[in-house]
Amino acid sequence: MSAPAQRITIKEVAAAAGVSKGAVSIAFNHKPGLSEATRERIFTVARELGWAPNSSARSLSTRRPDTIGLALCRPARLLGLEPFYMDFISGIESVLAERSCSLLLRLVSSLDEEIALQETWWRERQVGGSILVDFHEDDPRIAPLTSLGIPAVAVGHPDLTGGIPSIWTDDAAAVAEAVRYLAALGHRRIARVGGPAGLGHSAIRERAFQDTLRALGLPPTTPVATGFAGEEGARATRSLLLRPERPTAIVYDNDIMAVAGLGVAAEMGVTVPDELSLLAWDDSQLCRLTHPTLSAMSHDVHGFGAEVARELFDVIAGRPVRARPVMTPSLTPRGSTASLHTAVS
Amino acid sequence: MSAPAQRITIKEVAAAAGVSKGAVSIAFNHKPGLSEATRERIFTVARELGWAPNSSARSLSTRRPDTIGLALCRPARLLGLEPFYMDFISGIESVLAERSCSLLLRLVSSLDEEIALQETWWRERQVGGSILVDFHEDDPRIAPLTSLGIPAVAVGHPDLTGGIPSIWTDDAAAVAEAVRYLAALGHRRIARVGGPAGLGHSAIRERAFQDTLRALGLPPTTPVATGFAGEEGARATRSLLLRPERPTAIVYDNDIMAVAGLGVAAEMGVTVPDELSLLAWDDSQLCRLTHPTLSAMSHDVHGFGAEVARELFDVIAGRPVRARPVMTPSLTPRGSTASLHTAVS
DNA sequence: TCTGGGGACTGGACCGGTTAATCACCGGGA
DNA sequence: TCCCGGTGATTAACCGGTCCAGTCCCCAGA
Repeated sequence: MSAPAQRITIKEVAAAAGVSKGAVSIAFNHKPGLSEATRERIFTVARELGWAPNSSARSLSTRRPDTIGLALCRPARLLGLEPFYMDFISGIESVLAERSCSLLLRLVSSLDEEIALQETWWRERQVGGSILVDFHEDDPRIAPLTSLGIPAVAVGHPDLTGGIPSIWTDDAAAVAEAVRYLAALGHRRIARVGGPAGLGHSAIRERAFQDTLRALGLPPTTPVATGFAGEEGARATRSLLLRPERPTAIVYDNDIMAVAGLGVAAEMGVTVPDELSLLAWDDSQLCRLTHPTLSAMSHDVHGFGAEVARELFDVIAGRPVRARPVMTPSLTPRGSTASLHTAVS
Repeated sequence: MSAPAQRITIKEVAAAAGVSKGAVSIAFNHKPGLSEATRERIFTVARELGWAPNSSARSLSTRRPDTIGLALCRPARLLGLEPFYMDFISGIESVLAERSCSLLLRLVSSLDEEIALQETWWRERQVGGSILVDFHEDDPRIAPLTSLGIPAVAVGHPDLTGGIPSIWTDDAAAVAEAVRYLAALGHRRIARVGGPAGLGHSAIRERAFQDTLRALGLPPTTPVATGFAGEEGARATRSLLLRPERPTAIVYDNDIMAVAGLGVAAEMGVTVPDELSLLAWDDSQLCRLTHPTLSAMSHDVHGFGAEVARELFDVIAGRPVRARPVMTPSLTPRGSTASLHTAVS
C-alpha cells in the first residue's frame, strides 16, 4: 500500500528529477548556476517525495552545525519559577526560527558541569556556538571556554564577561532610577533583596544601590543576600520587616521574590503600599496578578533574547561585534508603590 | 605557541595511538574486540588531543540522531508563567543527560506550525523522536505525525492521543478527590476555572468535575472556559464571585490562575479561606509564596517528564510500550482551603 | 570558420565517523 | 605436521550531503 519505505536521499531526488545530486544541492541552497526550469523541477520532485536534506550530512560537509547551545545553571526546581528565562528563550527562538536553526537546551547544576558540557558540545560539534548567562565575578567559565575557541555571546556586563562579546542591560542605571523614584515618593529607609552574592549582576546592582543611597543622602542598609528562590525572598523580607528600623520600601532582584515579599507583608500585617512599598525586577505577567499589583522595573526580555541570538550569529559568522547594552529597564509603577506622605497621612 | 589549530579527527587520534580508525571507533563505542592495553592507549591519546567523536558524522553513519524534540505550542509570553513546563523539561533532561542526548526545544504558535516543524525535524533527521504535549480533542497532529512514522510519546490520556504511546496522569480521579475534599469541608457551591476549552485534559477534568458534583448531589456549576494565562484566571474568578450564587470554593486548572484568583478575591474584599476556598493545580513553589499559601493538587512533574523521556527511548529502540498512567496528583492542603463551617461560624 | 567565454550541469573527492568482511597470528588437538 | 578456532586488529565500503574542477553546448565576435 505505502511506498517501499526506502529512505529517500538526495540521490533518489536527483534521479527522479533527471539531474545529478550536485544540481539538487545547488537548488536547495539557492545558489546560482541552474536554469529556472530545472530548479522548479527539482523542487517539485522533492516535494512529491517528501525529501528534505539530512541535517547531519549537511553539517558534516559544511562543518558548521545549525544549532546553538544554552546551558542554564540553576537548581532545576527553581527554574520553573523564573518567568525571565522562558521569555528570554522565546526571544532567542524567534531569531533562530527565521534562520531555521535550533536551540539545544540543557539544565546543569554547577558551573563546572556547564564547562564540561560546553566543551563536549563544541568538541563533538553539536553546536555552532553558545549563549552564556548568569556571570559570576571572576567567572570560572571564561578561561576554559575562551581557550577552547567556542563562539559565544555572554549576557552580562563586560566587566564580568572577560572579553567574551557581551550584551547587557544597564542595571546600575536602572537601580539608580528605582531608588530615586522611591526617594521621590518620600521613602528614606529603602532596602534591597538581592540575588545570590556571587552572581555578577547582583553585585553590580548592590553597588549601584548603595551608591545611589549615598548620593541622595539616605542611610545605607545592610545588604541581604539570598538565592533567587521565592522562599529565600520571603525569608529576607521577614528579616527586614523585623528590624527595629523597618524599611518603608524594598527593591527585589526578580519578580518571584517580590511576590514572596508581598505574601510576607500580608502575613505580618504590614499593608502594601500604605506602610511598605515593593518594587520588583524583571517585570512579568506575574506582577499584574497579585493584589496589589506589583510595580516593577520592566524590560523587554523577549527582545533581549533576540538581540543576543543575533549577536551570536555575528560571532559565528566572524563578523566584528562589540559589547553593547540594550535598553535600560524602566519603571512601571503599579499598586505596590506609593508615596510615603499619602501613606502616612 | 598553540597547536596547529588543525581540526582533530578520528584519523589523528588513530595515527597518534598507532592504530586504525576502526580501532578508535571500537574503543569509543565500548565494543568487544580490543585488548585492554590498546583500549587504554586510545583513550589516553584522545584525552591528550582533546578529541570527541563528531556528532554529525556519527549520526550520519548510525542513522539515528541523539537528539529528541519538544515543541511547545503556547503564545510565547504566556509560557514564562507556567512553572509546569520548566519542571517537566528538567525531568526530561535528567534522563537525556544520562544517555548523553540533547533536547531540541522550540516554541510554536499553532498546531499547524508544530506539525510542519515535526515533519521538518523528522525529514531532516534532526531528531530521533519527539514528545508531544497539550493534546486537543480530535487533535490535528495525530494523523500527519503517525503517517510520518516519527517515534513519539504523547503526554495525555489515551482517549486523546489516538494510538500514540502515551503517559498521563489520572486527572479524572484527581478532580474527584479535589471535589470530594471540598465537599467534605462543607462546601456545596464549588466552581471550576478550567483551561482552554479545546484542550483535552481540560475537557476530561471538566467532565469529571461535573460527574463528581452530581454523584455528591451538589448543584452543577456553569463552566468557565478560559485560556491558561493568569489574567484570564482573574477575569473568570471575578465573574464567578459576582454571581448571585457565589461559589464558596473554586478549583483552578493551574497554579498561575489560582494566584490570580487569590488577587481578585483580595481586590473584591472576599477573604480566603474564610469566605472562599481556592485549590490550585500543578503545585509549584509559587503556591507556597502567597498569603495565604495555596492548597494544591500536586504531582511530581519532574518525575513525570523523566518517565516520558524513558518511554520515548523505548519507542525509538522499538521496544514494546503500553500507554500507562503515572501517579495520580494528590491533595496538598495549605492555607487557601478551610472548612465552610468554621468559616461561617 | 575558428576562437573565446559564459551558462548549465556532471563527476567525484571529501566531510568524519561506523561497520561488515577480512586477515594475521598463536596455541592446541589430531 | 597440519588444521582449526579464536583473539585482536585492519580494510574499505558506506552514510548523505557539499563543493570544486571540469565538460558540454551555444552564441557572439573576429
